[in-house]
Amino acid sequence: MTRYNPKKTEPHWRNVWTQADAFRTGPADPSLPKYYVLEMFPYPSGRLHMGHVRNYSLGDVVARYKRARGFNVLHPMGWDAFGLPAENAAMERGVDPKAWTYDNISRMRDELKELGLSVDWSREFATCDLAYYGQQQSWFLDLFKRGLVYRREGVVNWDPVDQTVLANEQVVDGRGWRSGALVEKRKLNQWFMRITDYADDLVDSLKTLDRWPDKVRTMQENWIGRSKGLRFSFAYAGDAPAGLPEGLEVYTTRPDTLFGASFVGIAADHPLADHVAASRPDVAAFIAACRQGGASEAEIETAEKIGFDTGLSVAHPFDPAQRLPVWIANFILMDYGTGAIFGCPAHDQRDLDFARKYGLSVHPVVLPPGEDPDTFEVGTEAYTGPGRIYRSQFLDGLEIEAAKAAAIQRMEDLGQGKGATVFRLRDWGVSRQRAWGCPIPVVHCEACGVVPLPATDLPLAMPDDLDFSKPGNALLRHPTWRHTACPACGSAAIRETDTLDTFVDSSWYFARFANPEAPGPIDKAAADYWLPVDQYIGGVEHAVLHLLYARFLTKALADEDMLSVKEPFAGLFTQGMVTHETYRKPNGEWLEPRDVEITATGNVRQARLVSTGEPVVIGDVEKMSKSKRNTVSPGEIFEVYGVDAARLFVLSDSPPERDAQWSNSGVEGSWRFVNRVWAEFDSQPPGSVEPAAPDDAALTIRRGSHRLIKTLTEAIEGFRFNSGIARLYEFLNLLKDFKAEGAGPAVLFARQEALSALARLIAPFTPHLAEECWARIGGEGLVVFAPWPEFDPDMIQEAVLTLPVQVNGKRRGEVQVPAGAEPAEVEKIVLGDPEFSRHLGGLTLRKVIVVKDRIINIVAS
RNA sequence: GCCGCCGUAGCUCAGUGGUAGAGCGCAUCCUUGGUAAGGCUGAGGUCGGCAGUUCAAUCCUGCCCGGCGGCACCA
Repeated sequence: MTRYNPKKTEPHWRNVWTQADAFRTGPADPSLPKYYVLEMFPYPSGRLHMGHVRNYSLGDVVARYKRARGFNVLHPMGWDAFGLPAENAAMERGVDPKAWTYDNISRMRDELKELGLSVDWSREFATCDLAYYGQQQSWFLDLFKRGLVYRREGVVNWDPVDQTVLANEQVVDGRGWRSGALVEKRKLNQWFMRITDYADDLVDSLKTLDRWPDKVRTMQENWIGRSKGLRFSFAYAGDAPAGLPEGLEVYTTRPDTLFGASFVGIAADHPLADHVAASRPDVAAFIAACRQGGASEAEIETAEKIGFDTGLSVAHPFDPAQRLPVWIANFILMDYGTGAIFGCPAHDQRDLDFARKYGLSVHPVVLPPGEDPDTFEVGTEAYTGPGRIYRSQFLDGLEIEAAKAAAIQRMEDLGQGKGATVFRLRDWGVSRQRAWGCPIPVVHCEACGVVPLPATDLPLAMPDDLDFSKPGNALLRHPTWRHTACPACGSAAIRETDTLDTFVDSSWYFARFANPEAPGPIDKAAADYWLPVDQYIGGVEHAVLHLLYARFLTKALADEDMLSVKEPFAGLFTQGMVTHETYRKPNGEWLEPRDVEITATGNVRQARLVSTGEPVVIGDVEKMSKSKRNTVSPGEIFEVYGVDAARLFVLSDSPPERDAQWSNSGVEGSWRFVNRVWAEFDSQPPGSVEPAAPDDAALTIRRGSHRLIKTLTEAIEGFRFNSGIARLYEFLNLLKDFKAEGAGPAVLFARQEALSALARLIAPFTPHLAEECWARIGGEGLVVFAPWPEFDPDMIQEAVLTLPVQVNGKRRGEVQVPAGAEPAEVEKIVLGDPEFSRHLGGLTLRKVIVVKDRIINIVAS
């Protein structure tokens, strides 16, 4: 009996895999079924955390499993290496961001390799490699030439802490997604990508992503926010204000309620509001008051609706004699629709609140089912449900949807409006005022304007001698880099100093992995074979960031004929976070798990400080974070329990999509499992085992192992790894009851079969242990090259089943019947059983229900 | 407010229209040359609540309660 020693076996097998070049991706051979497994690539912070361990272990299970199933597997790794932390390190510690980043990459690569991932490291690259971002500059200019990239002045989100612009997606509750600083609005010239051109496609093709979580699809749909409605103009009653368009254009999704309009509202930022304010100090004061309101969600939500009558009025488009007053209102957003609405208080809560406050009239025009048109009234709640239109001339009697269509049609006939689709999605602002990012390859020339660099000038590298001693954009401060000659006219010109949002870098890396050596951005033939990614795995926090940008760019590059696929990720899995209990001293100071000792008596757990014995308060379970100090370092765990035990634990604790709670006792359980598995292999007599006719014990083992193959395979296919591992535990309990010591040939033979399957079944989860076990029982070659075990359906079924017998739904006994026995036959057996009549007592038999191979229920009264 | 997910043993979670399961923890005992360990045995569950459908509901349906996540003055 030898003890399992992961410190020795794990490095050994990793070395064997490297020597055998076991994970090199096969050539793009269309005759072979391919499988592309990808985990969201890491930011090289320099340190592996448990979240990484979980993410990459999940992907590795899939990759190893698919490889065993005969797929040509692509499982690459790279680095999302541009971004602010490097600049912050440069500023705080005076290091070079490039050196700092590559240093971190080298450290993290070692840690990732220690995880024993089946990654093809020959394809590795970092987004800060000139060979990568130079290619990015190349397609960026292609999109620029096609108009998908443009520059304009716009109001942007400015993060005062990170001193850069943020995309809308990167502002959460009015704060920067990284810094948490309150975002300010600034007017700047910025680069944008025309993601709105693809808005319809991005919504419509969500339904083709049937292997994505509904949750993520819903989030994207909400974010894009498509609504269908009518855009039309009100004619002013009297002359249009000088210098403004003839009519006042509004947007609505409820054209069916047009006859219920009682006012027109415009945003405080609307040009008409500005126009009126120019001659009306009271209006100007009101607009200023609106702008003072806070920008956060909470403030907006609780803000009272306020408005100001401009004194202007417009004519109702379907009933020009009717006049509607024009109000400025604080709840109308300038950047959605046209910044102007018509108010229909009876059927919109916001309009109703507003109308009640300012004494505007309320005209119901949708009659709820069962209501009397003469008595129906709207009080304090707007009616937004179904019904028939009334008091609306040509719309009378129509259902809502039909009325919408009719109103749009009439408006189009009048030439005053048009059916329109409006999106909440805005174009993607990709300018960042940072130096450690992909330089935008254009120059600004006094004479020629914005001039893209010619292909011969690419890649455009950033300078190596940047000064990060001060905040702000180091590229802007560089003494010489900006100054260049205009590629068009040759006169002095200035380089663009904005760099690209790092989300641009991560929007196409999966395509580059198809051939990272390609002379152009993407090797189309290779990408055609490998894409889409069959299984993408990462955190749900990117539901509307990375995952939306990558979908957009895939479509844009496909239209550029650089890709054939329209969607990058056929299957998406969003894994949960790794959490841990928190611990604090009575004075509130956070404590690290390693400093705390937990004891349990009965069901009561107590904690105390290891060093002093002081009592410790056990707090909530939360995401591992430095601030709460509830992190556990993967390296230390590997050191104590080995990599396999750590992998096994993060995979076994909970379903992959949910949070997993790390605990010391949990990983100890995994460690014991590793040892128990080894003990079963180690106790099996070495050398070949003679075939022997099975006895009952051998049959039990065989049935168990064939069932295990079936259920574990289904669990992996269904991404229920924790459930699969639970089956492994159960099987080991079974195997333990049929020890090799002193066993007869039949049991030994059945064990040998079981162990051969088991070594291959554990390989995706605990690959090092699997190799050691495989070698121990004389498996051929390496387990990484071994095919996935198959089960024999005939072995799954038991010959004789014990079925429960219920009387009136309550379990009263059991009966033995042959498997597959017909209900009539079972009924005869049960009724013939003397025990049955005893249970029946004096009751009269009414009915016997037999569910084949499951249960018998006797109904009696 | 709207949408979604979740609620099963002390904890973390499987599971199924038909006999309630695993790991950890807990308790008893054994081992003390596998020893900063190993093993045996066991206790512990109105399957969140209430109603309905059914021969039978933890599972299906409805309502309610609790937790988590997303969206939210988007016209």
